[in-house]
Amino acid sequence: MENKDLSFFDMVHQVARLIPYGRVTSYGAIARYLGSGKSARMVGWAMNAAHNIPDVPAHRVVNSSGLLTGRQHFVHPYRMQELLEAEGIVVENHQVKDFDSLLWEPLKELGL
DNA sequence: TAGGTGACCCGCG
DNA sequence: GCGCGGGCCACCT
Repeated sequence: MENKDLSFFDMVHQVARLIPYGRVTSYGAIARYLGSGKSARMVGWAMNAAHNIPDVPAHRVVNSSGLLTGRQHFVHPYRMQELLEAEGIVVENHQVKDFDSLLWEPLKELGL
């Protein structure tokens, strides 16, 4: 991903599209992959813009604790959980179960 | 043009 | 061990 021409949130969208089916990632993981580990906030902000892009699975992006923090930004707050459960992901109390096992880190999967 | 915002993360008390 | 506060940087008004 050396698309430096693209804006930050455009790169976030591309990384989000690479998330495999039935897996999830965290804002911090994406932020670190982009080189701005401490700028995880912008990743979430970029996800807000992802609403306009159906290819971006924003429901597969959660915080470091596996909590569905961004569910309130979906069309319906419970839509995020439904989408995750539809992929076989177990969600309890707005939190992803076995988050450690389902976590997909771009840095590890795509390579350092 | 300049300031504020934001779906977070980490460190310190 | 838990809770609060600061930092971070692109985009919007």
